Amino acid sequence: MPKPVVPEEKRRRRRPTRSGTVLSEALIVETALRMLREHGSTGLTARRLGLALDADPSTLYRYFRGMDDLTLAIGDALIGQALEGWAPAGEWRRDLREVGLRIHAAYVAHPQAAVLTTSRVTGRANELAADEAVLDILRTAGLPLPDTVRVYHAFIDQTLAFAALDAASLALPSAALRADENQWRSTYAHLPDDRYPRIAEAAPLLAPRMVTSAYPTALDMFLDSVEKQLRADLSSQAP
Amino acid sequence: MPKPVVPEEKRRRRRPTRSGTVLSEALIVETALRMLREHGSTGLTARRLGLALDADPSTLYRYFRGMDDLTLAIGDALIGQALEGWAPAGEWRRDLREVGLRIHAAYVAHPQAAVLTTSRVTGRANELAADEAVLDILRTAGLPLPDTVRVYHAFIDQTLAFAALDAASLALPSAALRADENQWRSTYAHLPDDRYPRIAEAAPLLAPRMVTSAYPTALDMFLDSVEKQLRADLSSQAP
DNA sequence: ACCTTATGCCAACGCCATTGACCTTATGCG
DNA sequence: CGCATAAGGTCAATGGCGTTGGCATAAGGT
Repeated sequence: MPKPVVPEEKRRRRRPTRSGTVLSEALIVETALRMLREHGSTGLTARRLGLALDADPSTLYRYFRGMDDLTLAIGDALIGQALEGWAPAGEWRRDLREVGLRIHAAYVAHPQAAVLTTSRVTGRANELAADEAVLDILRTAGLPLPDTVRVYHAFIDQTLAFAALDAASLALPSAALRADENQWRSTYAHLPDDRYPRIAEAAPLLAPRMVTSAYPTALDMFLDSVEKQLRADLSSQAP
Repeated sequence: MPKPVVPEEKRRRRRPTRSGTVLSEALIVETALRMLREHGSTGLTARRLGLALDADPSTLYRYFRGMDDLTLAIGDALIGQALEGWAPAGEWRRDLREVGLRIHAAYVAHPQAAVLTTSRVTGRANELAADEAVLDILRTAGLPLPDTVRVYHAFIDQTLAFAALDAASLALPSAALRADENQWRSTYAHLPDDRYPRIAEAAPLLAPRMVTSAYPTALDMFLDSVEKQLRADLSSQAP
């Protein structure tokens, strides 16, 4: 057993590093998030993180089993941040909409981190809490279990899928290459209109649109569908 | 200029490697796809690829500017595979559905490769052809340009987003850890029902569902919306 | 005031991508 | 038909990466 990795709540001795900073799981994750924002999604390395924390890189292995484990912790922190201070209002549609937008926003707010962690099932506390919340909203609204399961699946997948896509496009242009919309324009607008007539005619309209997210629209369409389903279920169940 | 990288169509001398194999961009991409399938999405390295091709790793830099450039080529190959042999039938709904399903299927068929390349704008030939095709379907159906642009955006994003998500979950369980559905069950089914009652009650139903894709359903919902839009546009335009 | 052991540090290993210099051979031209 | 040229394969080296085992030290229960 080369790597015990004491769980956070069991930690007793907080020996400061050579330079005086006292480490903790939360501090490491925070620092990692900052490094991701500053150096891009490939800029998080054990060595750099150690440098930023004034600690030896190997120290990280006292807190996480490896960089992958740290990645999962970062993902869970994003979900936690998304639902921080949120409580269900009791109206299923409003609640579900809020959860979706919050999760999407949290990922998009940390695009470089999101790229690493979206589409990872962390199985950690905050993720479980979010799943429990969504399921509870639907069940409390009166949706039967089988429908709840189906709707939950679609909701989570759609939210995460758009979050991942939007985050990726925000995180992509690694350095100065971005110029966001300009980057897109420079790729597509200068194409020969004889070979790509449709792209050529659409390019001017496409450029500004491609930098916005389609998620809110998709979410509202999704909620309409849930509402229809819910009405059908309730009327057949108690006519 | 340290790296000229002769474009594929300009290549004249095809000097075989030490062991006799003759390299080409296509051969390299094919081999890379095979390696990705066999070794997982992180298993594609210049060294291993060189080994598999019986060539020095540095040889790759005669064909691609770097591993990132190779990645883009792999992505474009996937799109090319998706639309290989496809031609529009002239019915917009059927055509659009086919394009969406084909792209989604191509990515999901190479999950490890898809993880690397989804949400990358390659700007290469096959990708441009796909964009042109989608735009042409919508314009030919009679959709005005602004609506076409909006619908195109949503269509591409939704397709890629689901493709990325589904591919990621397929590529995830790096080795034997997968056991697909069992993996999911083992994470969620053994939770305390007092803290997570909704997850606990849903787990048995959730497990089988989470391993399927929600994309086809979402696509058909999307097409319904396009149809409605199209009808509105056509009637207002020629009453 | 000890003793244990958690926790930080060090040095080393084996990967990785990338590069510049070198060599060799396929090809186009005379 | 043969030669010059440069395309393209190879070599060796660089600097970064994650990760590990051994070691030192100080925190905390007793």
